[in-house]
Amino acid sequence: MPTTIELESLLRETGLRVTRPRMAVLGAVCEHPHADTGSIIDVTREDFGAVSHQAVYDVLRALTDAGLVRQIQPAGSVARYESRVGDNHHHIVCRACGAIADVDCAVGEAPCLTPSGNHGYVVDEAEVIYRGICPDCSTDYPSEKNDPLRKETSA
Amino acid sequence: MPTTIELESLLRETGLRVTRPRMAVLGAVCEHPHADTGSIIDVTREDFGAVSHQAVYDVLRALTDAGLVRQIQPAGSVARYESRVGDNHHHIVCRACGAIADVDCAVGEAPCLTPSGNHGYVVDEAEVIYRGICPDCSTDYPSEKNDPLRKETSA
DNA sequence: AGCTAACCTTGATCGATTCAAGAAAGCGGA
DNA sequence: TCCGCTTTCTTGAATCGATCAAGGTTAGCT
Repeated sequence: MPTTIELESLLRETGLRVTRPRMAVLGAVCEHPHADTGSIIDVTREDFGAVSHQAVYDVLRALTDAGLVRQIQPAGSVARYESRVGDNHHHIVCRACGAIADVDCAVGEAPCLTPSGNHGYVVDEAEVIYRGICPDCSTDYPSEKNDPLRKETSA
Repeated sequence: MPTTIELESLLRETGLRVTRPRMAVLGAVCEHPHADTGSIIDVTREDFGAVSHQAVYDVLRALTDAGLVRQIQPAGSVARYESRVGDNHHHIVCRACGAIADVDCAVGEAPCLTPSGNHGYVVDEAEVIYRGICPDCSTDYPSEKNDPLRKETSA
């Protein structure tokens, strides 16, 4: 969890004004990776007092535009935010409880995969979302499925 | 575009009743890959007359559950549907106009990638979404970015 | 200290989807 | 062919996540 000084520096260095809602939201995102907007609103209000929902939406947009925060949205989910940026990491989502964990990208920058046929597109990103069952939701899972020899290299 | 007989067979073989809305929606999805729900409602009504919005939502859910149709939802998009199922293919999305194209999966079944660290999850799917600019939105795009030697194998 | 543009507050609105109650119909069995 | 029943459809209401909008507040620059 970054200090107040660190949060202020992050904001100033990207040309953003230092305001109480911005400090609050950035802190909340740092402390709660992959949180959705409703959770960020709640946490922000618990930790820093009254903040309008519009401010949270605006701040998240500003932080994302500035590259301080990354927005993700796995299929079936609302928008979520994380402060881990710049390494093109992927995510793994639990089908049962919705838990999300980070997965390092083997390449470290986008795009990390090349489509087998790109239809003439200029590809600049390959987003990989792994899905499965997390340890907490799995009482007994077949280990054969984790056999690396049956699958290709990681994204 | 499948014939009426083929659509009926698809429904019967998966234990679904053959109803007019179901025939209509399945036909619409076959004819308009990656269409969103609103488009499917419009097309269904144009081609087959009055159908309630609730029926379309219910039919799409039933067809997806039955495996006849696949739901996708790239980040920033609403739910979309396609009839191409069973081959774990991926998608490429244009950042400018939102166009979506299919990308063959090099493996052909899920999961086609192994996460570099899986946090104890049992992974059963790796969804890959490529993003970039489609030919129609790109007036001149740098060919270097398509250099296959600088990127890893396709998903 | 003053000014200004950016930011925040408050409330309204919208689009996508789900919920809910009752009517309609597909299908199996007689 | 007819009947009954469960599934499906219709219609309208509700919810949720996010955006729009007008006006007040304030961070930062001069």
